[in-house]
Amino acid sequence: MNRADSILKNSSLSVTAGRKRILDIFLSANNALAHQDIEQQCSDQYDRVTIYRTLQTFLEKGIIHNIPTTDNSVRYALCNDSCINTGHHHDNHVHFRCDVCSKTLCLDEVMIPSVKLPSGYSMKEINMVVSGICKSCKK
Amino acid sequence: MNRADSILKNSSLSVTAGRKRILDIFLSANNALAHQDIEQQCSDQYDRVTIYRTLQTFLEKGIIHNIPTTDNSVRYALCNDSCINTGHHHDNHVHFRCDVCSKTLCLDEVMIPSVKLPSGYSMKEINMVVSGICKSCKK
DNA sequence: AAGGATTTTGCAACAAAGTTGCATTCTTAT
DNA sequence: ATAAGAATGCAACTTTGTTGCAAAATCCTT
Repeated sequence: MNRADSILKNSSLSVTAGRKRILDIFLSANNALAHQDIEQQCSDQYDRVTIYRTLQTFLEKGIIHNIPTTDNSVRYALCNDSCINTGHHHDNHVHFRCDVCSKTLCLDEVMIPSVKLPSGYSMKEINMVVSGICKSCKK
Repeated sequence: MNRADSILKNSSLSVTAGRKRILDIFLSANNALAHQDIEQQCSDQYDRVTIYRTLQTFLEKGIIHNIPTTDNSVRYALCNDSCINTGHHHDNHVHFRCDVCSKTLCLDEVMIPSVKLPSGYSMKEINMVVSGICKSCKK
């Protein structure tokens, strides 16, 4: 059983060709993907609507997490194993968006520092996105 | 000369009725606004396209800044005076998104903590969005 | 392994969001 | 006051996202 299959099984999702394909696209990507990126890679095989629904399902199951953007094209990235297995999210890593190649990456090793909110506010999630120039583009 | 007029003048923009109206909407809002929020308040007077272009112009001039979201509806908020006057941005405050009322606010008094990137990465901007329950909804 | 219940998918139709070019109107500087 | 330049509105279009429903695939039980 391959990687995609076991992820789906672990999340108690039906194993379908479309879901496996989309998971494989994530598994072989080295950066976060927007809906459009996925569509470009498999819209010949799978319907646009299926991709929307699949991403939604993956989000709900915690297989992927989303990364906010200012350009109206939310990115998605695979959660790492511990994240998937524990069931509830701890996406406490920083995301990086490169101004040159426009790729968005998870900096898994960089934790989001804690922050103190004014009194009266309660915190549920933190998201941190840094932009600049990535390793590959800097060279 | 009112507030909106002077902001436009300071940014060397033509003073038009539409721009003043949109600025006034921001000035009287206590939270960040999405394109749609603005459209709802003035689409009877101004064309949708004008709103798009005006927001774009304000962004470029640094009158407003945008706040990333995961729901494909970028929010905009007025920059504070120091930010506008210096010309280049230091939006170094944290943003808060309330899960109850869905409003997005600038926490001007909460600075984004610094973070150390892996070697090879250079940083230009940081964005931090915290979600949870806001002061008003907590009561 | 087969069959029926359930889930997923594709299609179609639609709604919403965003873009572009161009003619008209408004601002501004002289 | 006027001419140059900038902003706006309109129309047409593209892209993005949503919904309902019928057909197909998956899964569970036997």
